[in-house]
Amino acid sequence: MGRRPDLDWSHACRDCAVGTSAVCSTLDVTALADLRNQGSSIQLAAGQPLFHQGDPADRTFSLTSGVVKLYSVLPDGRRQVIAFHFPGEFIGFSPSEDYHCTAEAVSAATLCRFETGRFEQFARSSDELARSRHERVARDLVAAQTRAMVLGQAAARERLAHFLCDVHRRSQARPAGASGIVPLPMSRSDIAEYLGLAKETVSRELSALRATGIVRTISRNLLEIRDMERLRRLAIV
Amino acid sequence: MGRRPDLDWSHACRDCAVGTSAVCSTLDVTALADLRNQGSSIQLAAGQPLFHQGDPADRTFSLTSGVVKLYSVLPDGRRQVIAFHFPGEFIGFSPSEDYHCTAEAVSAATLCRFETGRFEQFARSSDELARSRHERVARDLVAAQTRAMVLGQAAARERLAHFLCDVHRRSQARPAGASGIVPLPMSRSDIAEYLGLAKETVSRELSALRATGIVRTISRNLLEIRDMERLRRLAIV
DNA sequence: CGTGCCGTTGATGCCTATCAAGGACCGTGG
DNA sequence: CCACGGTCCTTGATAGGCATCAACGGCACG
Repeated sequence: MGRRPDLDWSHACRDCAVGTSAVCSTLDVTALADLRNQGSSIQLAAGQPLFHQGDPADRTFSLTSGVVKLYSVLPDGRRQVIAFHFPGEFIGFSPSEDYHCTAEAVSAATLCRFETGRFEQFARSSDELARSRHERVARDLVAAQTRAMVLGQAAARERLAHFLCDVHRRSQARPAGASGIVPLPMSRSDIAEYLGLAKETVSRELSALRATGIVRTISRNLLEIRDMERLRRLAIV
Repeated sequence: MGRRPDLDWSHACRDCAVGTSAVCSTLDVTALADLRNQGSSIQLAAGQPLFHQGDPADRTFSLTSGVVKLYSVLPDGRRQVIAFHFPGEFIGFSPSEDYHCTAEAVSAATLCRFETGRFEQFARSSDELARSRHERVARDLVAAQTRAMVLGQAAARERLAHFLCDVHRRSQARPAGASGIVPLPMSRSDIAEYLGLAKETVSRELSALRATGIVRTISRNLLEIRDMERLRRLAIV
């Protein structure tokens, strides 16, 4: 899936793992070839940074595999994970000259890199790409606003339930299959900093979900949702 | 300011209060006339809704005066104010068919209304408008992500300090003058629901800020920042 | 001048952060 | 293969911040 047989066999996009769901999926074959030739591929090991808060925002990325986290750090060390990104998602929308947060690979990841200016230029010539990009920012915006709901109103258990449903949905998007298996490549601390909780609280609430039979812990980074019904009800949003 | 003398005197945009800062400010005169002829003006009284969660998202708006709040309500009644919007800002970015939240005037407001489809169509023909719009969504996205920081990491006093600085900056944007006067047309409950706090907590923290001489309360809806330095330090972000 | 909503202040309890210790897993090196 | 150290995760005890419940005060309205 995602394979584009009408592309030259040597073209990197031909076997793109997220071909059908990436920003560039709206482009026709020749446009894709053009765009892609301006980008290049990147591989990151777990823990490796993609860019830092304050760096000039001259690159944008399309994530093709792995998970990337965005976070900001306060002077006093408090840290907020802004977002986790999954394959097929776009990274690096920035209205200013600099990135306002740091991006770092949570698990080994591969990305398609574009020079921001060129991508911009390309967006001007391709209505499809411009529309696709706009749709993506707008979706990210809604997601960010949903997070305001979660962070502002939800209790610890509700936050965690919401998080699990969200990761399930977004990671399941491609592997398909309603298996209820959720990969959690990020650490408990990452989850805590994402949900505005202490890591101990995340651990405790996870244990509570396990105790009530809603989820099962397969390994440290793998979890099975056994009762999606009840989990969704907890998640509220 | 914002007046465009090269427009026909009868054109509504000629005296637009936010002419220089609105989305449409990038357009040249003829393009503006075209776009504007597709829109119409709206006046809302305080408390009046602009659209409801679930309504078809077939309208978008440019706020020219007053304050509008966006909020979502949970089945159990919990309410989260997603955002407050000030003059010059754009309302109604939606990646889906329906609005995902409700918009309501906080104070008497006037807006410029566009039919979404036409605006979309116009954005395709005008690179400037498309770029301007993209910049705005991206800015909204960053604002929403900053909110994650505030809601996830900040204590009650920090949240309130951040809120006051933000309102100061965004409302001051046009009236200009570094007067330190902040209009607060929204109720304490609105602020509480925006910051993820109880209204009593907002009241208490405001009193604390008053007690330390950082702010002065002019009236219920009007506040003066007496020590911006200390307030900013509290706000953290 | 009364009535009602909004805002303020006080008392209490709960939820979650924090501090602390023990346990599981992973990589490394013997 | 096993021993070992470090890191991550889990669980327990305690404290603190904020929500909640409750009552009062003030301003705007009719």
